[in-house]
Amino acid sequence: MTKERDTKEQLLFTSSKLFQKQGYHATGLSQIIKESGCPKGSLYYHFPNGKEQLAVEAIERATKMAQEEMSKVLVQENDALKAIDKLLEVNESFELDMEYDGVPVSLLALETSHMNENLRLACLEACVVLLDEIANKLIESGWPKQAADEAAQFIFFVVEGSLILAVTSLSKEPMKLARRQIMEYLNMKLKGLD
Amino acid sequence: MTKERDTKEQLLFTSSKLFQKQGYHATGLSQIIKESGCPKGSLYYHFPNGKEQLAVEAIERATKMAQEEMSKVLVQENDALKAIDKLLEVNESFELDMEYDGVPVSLLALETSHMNENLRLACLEACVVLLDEIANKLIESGWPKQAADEAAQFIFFVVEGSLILAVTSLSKEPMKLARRQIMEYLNMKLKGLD
DNA sequence: ATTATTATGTAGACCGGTTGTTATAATTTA
DNA sequence: TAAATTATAACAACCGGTCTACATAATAAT
Repeated sequence: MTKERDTKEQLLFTSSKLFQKQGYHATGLSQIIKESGCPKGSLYYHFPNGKEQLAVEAIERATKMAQEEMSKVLVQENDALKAIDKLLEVNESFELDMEYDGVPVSLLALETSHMNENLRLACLEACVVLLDEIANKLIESGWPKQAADEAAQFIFFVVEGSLILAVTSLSKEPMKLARRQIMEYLNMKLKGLD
Repeated sequence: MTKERDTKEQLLFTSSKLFQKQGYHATGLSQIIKESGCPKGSLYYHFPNGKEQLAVEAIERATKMAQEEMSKVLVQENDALKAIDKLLEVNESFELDMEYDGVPVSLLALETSHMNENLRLACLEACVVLLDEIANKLIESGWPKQAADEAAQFIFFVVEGSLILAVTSLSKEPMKLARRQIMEYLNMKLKGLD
């Protein structure tokens, strides 16, 4: 019904995809207009603060989506480590061209955090949410809070870092290696907890 | 003497810094002109293929610089793990505003690898060179080639990943944590080698 | 040796195209 | 009818790239 919701949602969907794939500066409003099918007038009606506001809300939307996706996977396995391995397996299945509506804020974070505080904060919130999702799963499994937080950050580091090499080498091998190494590390940590 | 060398070098120095800090798309030729003090005519004389060529050569220059810097640190310690720890310590000392002439190709890699093959290859070469620098140090210490390669990639993952969170949170804590975790992992691997 | 010629860089105005943004008119919806 | 939304047109600012003019230096010709 309410067309405005569709328009705004379509705008956010398209923006979210393009910003994640191409970055903030490489993505023009004209491209968003064209690919979303929405007119320019609507863009500035729904996002009167222009590109920045659009990007912030696109990041927020992507964060929510990613959180739900992660949560869905994490509840499937009771054991935290198995659940995380499952998460990494799903992560591997993403295509390298990043034609999906998903996780990585790396590019946007690196691009914008030194030049736009609002965008930086949106990216930070995204990181925090995803880190918490993992940390909480570990805490539920009995990990102490600090160990869980650090492990979550570790996973974030390796996943995002491997993505860089994967994209650069056009290969998924780095992501596979990353998965093995993460599980190796977590199992080591788990042993040390008792 | 030969002014031309100074001009080209100045252009590459400035470009290298700006591209690494701001990324490819956010860095305009006009900014490079202004900050380098070189006129546009000189830019297109030394880099007839324009922005792309300038970026490629800037990455190559930065790669060489980073390799030399790494090599300098790595030879100071005989033990590979101690040397790597030293490297991570130096890495921590970098300022977050990235006002240095250094390592990270992450931003450029994420930005360009899906849209420009020449830039992607330059970034890939940068990664390979830095990975090799570390892997070779491990091999010299007796690590098997594959284990050394994988360990080098691991270090790359964690370092680059932690940089993302560091920049986003405006804190060096992620880098410190990353260092601890890397050393922890490497020591574990070392034990498993015998 | 002196002049002419070519090469090498420097310097910056200028181009068409695109950027993000704004203003206003037309249209739809309630 | 009134409000909400869409649709254009136009905006200044900037983009990367091209162009010509100019200075200097090396080389060739006489």
